[in-house]
Amino acid sequence: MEHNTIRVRFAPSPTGLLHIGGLRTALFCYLFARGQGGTVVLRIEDTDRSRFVPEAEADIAAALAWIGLSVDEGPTVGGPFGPYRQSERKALYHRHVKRLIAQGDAYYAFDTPAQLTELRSAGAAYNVATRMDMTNSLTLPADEVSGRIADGQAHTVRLRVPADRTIRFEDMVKGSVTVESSGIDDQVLIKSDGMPTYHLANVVDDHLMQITHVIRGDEWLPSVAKHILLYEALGWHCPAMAHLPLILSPNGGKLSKRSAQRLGLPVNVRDYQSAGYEPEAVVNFLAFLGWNPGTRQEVFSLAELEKTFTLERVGSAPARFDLDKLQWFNAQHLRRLSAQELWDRACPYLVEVAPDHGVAAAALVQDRIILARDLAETYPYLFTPPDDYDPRGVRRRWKQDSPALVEAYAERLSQLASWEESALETALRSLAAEHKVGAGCLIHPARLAVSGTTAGPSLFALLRVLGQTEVVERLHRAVAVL
RNA sequence: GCCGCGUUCGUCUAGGGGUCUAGGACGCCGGCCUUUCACGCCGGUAACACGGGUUCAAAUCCCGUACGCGGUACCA
Repeated sequence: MEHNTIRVRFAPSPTGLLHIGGLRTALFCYLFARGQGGTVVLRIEDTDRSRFVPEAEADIAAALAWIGLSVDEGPTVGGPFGPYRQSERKALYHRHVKRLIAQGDAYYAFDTPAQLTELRSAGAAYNVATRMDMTNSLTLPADEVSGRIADGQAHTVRLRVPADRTIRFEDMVKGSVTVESSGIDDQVLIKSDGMPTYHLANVVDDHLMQITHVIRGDEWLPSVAKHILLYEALGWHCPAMAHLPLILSPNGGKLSKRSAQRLGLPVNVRDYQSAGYEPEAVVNFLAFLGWNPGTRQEVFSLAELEKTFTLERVGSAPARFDLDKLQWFNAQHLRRLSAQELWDRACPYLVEVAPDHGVAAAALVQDRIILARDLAETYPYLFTPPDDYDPRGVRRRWKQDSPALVEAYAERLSQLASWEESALETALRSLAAEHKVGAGCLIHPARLAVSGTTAGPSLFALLRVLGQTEVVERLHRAVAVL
């Protein structure tokens, strides 16, 4: 693929399994980049040792692969701007921070957690108003600062945030945003364990990796001002920004693991996978949460989305999660599959070995199911004879004359030379006429006998798919049992 | 608390001064099709948060209020 200069990154934190909201961010990054012929970078933001989960990175990769998002550069594929894990880029951050300190835009701070707590409980913040009262390289003599560092005393590096700056920027989805620097604390840039904070690592990496568009969740919008201050101090250009509206739980609150569980919703991408949703449906559903093409089309493949997606059409209000809609999308995408593909996807849910009429069975119920697993779970009789017969159905449909009629039909069918739907129907209707009863007196008991239920696909299509031997056997058995 | 962002049917949304008696989709309800149940088709239900401006004209622009979400960490 021909790549132009557009470079976008998806930068998750490996603190747990990839969340559905994180996947949506990844999707929008991907769609924007692919639509522009740009490059997709995966960067692992593992600067928080305390929350680091070793399996998380593999889960992220698996989730992206599952829904079909390819990555051009990243920790496993490599690329010219690596390494792609922030924990492996420590030296880079320190190099740039040294410059900031030398320029007077950042300073060492030696305050203890207790001091900081005291500061906050006094209702104050670490900023212009208070920094000269704290223990830092702004207030300590130079030789004491170097002494403390040489002694290995715990310290952080903080950004010296200017007192009265109005920071204005244009967000591609939110529009114009204004923030006063007076409301921003002197941000920690390097933590006492030597790791960079998100803000520093993010700015340094986005610049070094030549990221042109920062596309991420709305929760970062207030941080942009801090980042702009950093870009300015470092003398770098700020990439274009696009902050995506958050996905809310169906009742409007935050879509947290707990709230989702309470509502019976999957949260992690792998939960969607194991619940049986198709990747195409998840993609389509996620794309329509906060974005729409402005046309009547609703069902999109990933490739179609790549062509159609624009950031301009991303809305700015948070969107609630709607499971009904996901299910509808799932049903729609199932119908776009060939019968063979549908059968392949349903196979994992079948306990029995794949029968040779599997594809025909899939075609039979393709437009009736919501999940591929429904093929196995709501139509088990397509593959195994019914264990029992719906009692309500028996009461309603299995009449006095049913055994004789069904037996006669079985007899007729065993004699049949052609196993075409029309032949099956003709046989039934003529038999009914001979017995001077309506066709329904035979159709309903026959369905019950063959499937154990009163609902399902057209009887004759069902019989055709099941095959002569099986059908005759099931009819006989029902007559014997009922 | 302070700061930022947001607010059109229950939900996702179209619309960005007159074409809006506000359109589509999901859901829900009804009908048709089908001697079953779905699908499909047809129809129905239901919204511009509130209050002030600006304007000949406001869902659309401005201000305020309410509500929601986010941020305010040596988490990202």
